[in-house]
Amino acid sequence: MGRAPCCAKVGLQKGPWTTKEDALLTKYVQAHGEGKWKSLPKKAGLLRCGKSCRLRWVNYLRPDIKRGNITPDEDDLLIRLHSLLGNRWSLIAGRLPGRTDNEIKNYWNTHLLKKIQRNQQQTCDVKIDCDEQQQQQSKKNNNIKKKDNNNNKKKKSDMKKDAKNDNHQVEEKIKVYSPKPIRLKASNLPRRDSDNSLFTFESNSSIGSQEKEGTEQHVRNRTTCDNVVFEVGVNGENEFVNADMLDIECESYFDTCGVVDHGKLERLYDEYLQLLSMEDWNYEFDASFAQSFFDSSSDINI
DNA sequence: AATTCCTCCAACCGCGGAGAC
DNA sequence: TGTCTCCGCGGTTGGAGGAAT
Repeated sequence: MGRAPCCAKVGLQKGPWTTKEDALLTKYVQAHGEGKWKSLPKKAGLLRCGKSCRLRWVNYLRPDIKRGNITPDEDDLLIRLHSLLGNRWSLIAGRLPGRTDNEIKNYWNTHLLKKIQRNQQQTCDVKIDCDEQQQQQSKKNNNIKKKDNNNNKKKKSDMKKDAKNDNHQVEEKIKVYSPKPIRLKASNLPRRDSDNSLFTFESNSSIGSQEKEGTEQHVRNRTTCDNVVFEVGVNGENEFVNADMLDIECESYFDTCGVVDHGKLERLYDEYLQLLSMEDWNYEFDASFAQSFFDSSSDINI
């Protein structure tokens, strides 16, 4: 049996909100607070479904919303967070004060994605140029070969090797992660070790334990292959694109056998700490940033 | 000036998780 | 334990407005 719609659509208003509707919603929420969206429209005198009201409030009417003018710093942070979290817009928006997930999502899709694609295209163009140069070189070599086989000592395999190296240099220079959207599951995620405040990964049968000393935060892994932990960045067909503006690269947390790669998880955590320690940080994040990230995620229990 | 094309973003839709019963 | 409802999330759509022809 299919799920019933969230609200009876008959007779309900759709499309853009009028100023009158905005005023009614704002007045009601200010008086009664957020929540109870299902019953809100009726009580507020609105001919809208609860979902629509919630969306309007959360994305537009909320007083703390900062609209437009995304600063270069926010831009940079957004890219970095996206490189770590993928399309988890609400989580990303939670780290950008005053920004909504919808705005972040739109901004990403309309601006940053294009930026990345442009850079990716540039990378391709450079590669194509390289290929063309190689082809020309190859032709040249062939001609020389034809002229004087004895004098042409360079083997084809060597030429291929050279070409590969040339391409590799270009690819290494521009490398940005473009993750697939994923969801995290609560049952799969790390929980705080109450005894020593280290993060632990629950497991049925431990396959190992690692402690990273000498840093402010410690990560201890006790994870098994049957207790998958993190899926951030899982991307079997990783397309590495664009920009020197990113120095963080998110990778699959599974090895080729599908087993969790603890080293990569630790690197992810380190990257978070790295984000925290950025000198030109404009936001009021404290050292518990990573912690708060987990806390704020409804998907994650610590 | 008129038309077409393109961009942006507010709003909608469907899905999954959590909690109540 | 299973079902239902509510809430929140991410993907997608459609229309307004600007740019290009």
